[in-house]
Amino acid sequence: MASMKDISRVCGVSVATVSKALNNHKDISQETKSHIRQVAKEMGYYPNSLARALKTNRTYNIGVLFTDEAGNGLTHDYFAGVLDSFKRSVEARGYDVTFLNASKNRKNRMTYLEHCRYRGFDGVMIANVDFYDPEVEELVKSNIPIVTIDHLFHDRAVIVSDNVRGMRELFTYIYEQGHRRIAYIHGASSTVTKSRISSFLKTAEELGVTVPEAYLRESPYRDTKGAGEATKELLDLPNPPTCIIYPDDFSCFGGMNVIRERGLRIPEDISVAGYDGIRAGRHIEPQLTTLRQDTVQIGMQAGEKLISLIEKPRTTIIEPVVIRGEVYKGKTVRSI
Amino acid sequence: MASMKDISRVCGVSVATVSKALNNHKDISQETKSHIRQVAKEMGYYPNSLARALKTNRTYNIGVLFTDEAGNGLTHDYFAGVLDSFKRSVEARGYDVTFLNASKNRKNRMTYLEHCRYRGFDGVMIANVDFYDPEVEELVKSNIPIVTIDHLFHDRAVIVSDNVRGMRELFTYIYEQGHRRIAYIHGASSTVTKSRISSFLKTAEELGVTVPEAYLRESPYRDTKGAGEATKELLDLPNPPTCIIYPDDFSCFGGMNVIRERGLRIPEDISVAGYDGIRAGRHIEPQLTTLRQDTVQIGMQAGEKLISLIEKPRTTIIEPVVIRGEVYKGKTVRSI
DNA sequence: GCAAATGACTTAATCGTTTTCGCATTACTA
DNA sequence: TAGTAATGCGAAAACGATTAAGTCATTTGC
Repeated sequence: MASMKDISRVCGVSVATVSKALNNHKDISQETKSHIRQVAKEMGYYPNSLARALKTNRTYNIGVLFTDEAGNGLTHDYFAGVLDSFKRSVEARGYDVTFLNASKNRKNRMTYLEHCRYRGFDGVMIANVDFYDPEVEELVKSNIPIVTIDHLFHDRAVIVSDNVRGMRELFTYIYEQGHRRIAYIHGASSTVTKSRISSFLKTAEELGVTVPEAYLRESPYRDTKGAGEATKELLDLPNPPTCIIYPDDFSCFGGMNVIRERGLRIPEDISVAGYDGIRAGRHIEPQLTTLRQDTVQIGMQAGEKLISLIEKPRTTIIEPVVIRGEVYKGKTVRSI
Repeated sequence: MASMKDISRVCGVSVATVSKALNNHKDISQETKSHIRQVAKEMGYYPNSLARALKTNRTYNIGVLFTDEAGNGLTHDYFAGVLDSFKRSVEARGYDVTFLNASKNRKNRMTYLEHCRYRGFDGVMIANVDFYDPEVEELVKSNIPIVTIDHLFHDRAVIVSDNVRGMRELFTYIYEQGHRRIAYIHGASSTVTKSRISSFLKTAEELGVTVPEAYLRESPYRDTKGAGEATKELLDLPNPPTCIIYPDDFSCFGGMNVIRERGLRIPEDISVAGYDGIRAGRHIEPQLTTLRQDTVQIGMQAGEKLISLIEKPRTTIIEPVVIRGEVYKGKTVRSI
């Protein structure tokens, strides 16, 4: 690779001049600039990001922390969607995306924060991690620009899917279809789960729907087996629900299978609804009713916010950005 | 961040000694080594990857080229699975993964090769791109260690899903269920597609099954609409197939919906099979019969091969690594 | 007993940039 | 016409590491 030194030699100027010409400093004549640029182009010159970063402390590289407790990793539809959109967003602005190494069981591994310093990330996006992990907290307390997805830290930027509104709208839609016995299998405890549960209960109250304690069940996210078990318990109740809301679409699949095994039809005998709006849900029979989260918006806004935080920290407003989802009216909720 | 200079000051030795001590050179006394290491640890020292890379020409960073013509990006199940596994594999060996910026319509963007030089990637993994793109070819012709997925370049390492065997086994399974009128909606032209078509035809021939020209249809990968159209055409044939194989599971979903719209039942009236083995297929009703590609193995082997190529180029064998898939026997293929 | 080898460091160059400061020229002002 | 200001460029330090070569005292070999 041609370096500035090579260019300087060819142009008969100093390396400093080359640097300034390429970076458009004002103390280089237009003539010299064009000449140097011309030669640089001919020689196929591109800056060495390492050297530049070493000097400027700017890598134009963004770290993504994206562990995956459940082993889903990148195959997690919701987060894959967010990440994909995020990536497009920052790449369009000249940044690259690097994963923060998440393999915790390596000898001599660094903490997340150390890793960030090691690579010199300009900023970090955090999604789908255990937000109570001390290492995550250490990272969040550092001075590195950070944006998180779906979890609010003090004084940090966050993009959240509007779970409160989402659950309200989903519940209301189901209510409007005539359902009054609505169960909710919620995911394991997390900020997201809490929002949804609160919203579920509050909406029920507002609409005058009573929710028996037994209608609330817990099952981990994306766990078809667990959701199936919980579904069984709900079906076995003396007064079973007419509609079950699941933590996510995959869980809903799990529930649907159990329901069918019992010889019940969906939605004639019982209605179900998922959450997320994964692609497969739109193509199966019956089409899944779900709350479709806007992964494109979430990822894009996260990218924009983070870059804003990096490039103009003083004027960037730190306030949660809430992204609205949309009820996807499939065929799994029956009107009664 | 503490630098070597800081450590050298504290320890009262030169920076060179610190470097050598930490890198375990033999010309530093055991005593000094332990002391320096101790202090380094206390000060929370970690090397600056940029500075080190600048000097050593090793970044311990791997580029991933992963464009996505169809806009699926990371939400493409098969490739997301491969990438996830690849990531784990290389991370376990101390490498990080960075995306090669794929947004082609940016002003002043670099070519893939330039980008690799710019970031100094030690190696590159290429998957899911237009392999005939001149930029990709330029990259492949460079001296950077490269491993590709599912597409063989001359003298380059590749990990391929065994499409020939996969299609043979899928076809054979369907044949064994009694089917003799088997149609195949294949994806758009590519190495993968070609392998599958050849294998499909060859297996048919070997088993004495005649495949009318009309039983072969093309529809882009993961295009439910297109697959639906092709399905209609097949159903409208005077002598329609008893089983349809699709380019992938999503396409199969698309076909299934068209079949149902016609009032036909799956698999009682007509059988279908997908390809890939996405998670959703296992949870829907009826469970999808498909060829499940081993994304975990593919990603892992790709990681190992690439690192081998980087760390011991002389002894690494460049020969396609073929990863076998497995027929997932769901319920969409009926025995007749 | 003296040269050579060894051990344990240090010096200094280097990787490819950026950037501050300084030094000539040239142009402008009074 | 002398003094000041602006213009255009170069020298050199710095970023944080690695490493070849050099230094100096102590051991070893014969």
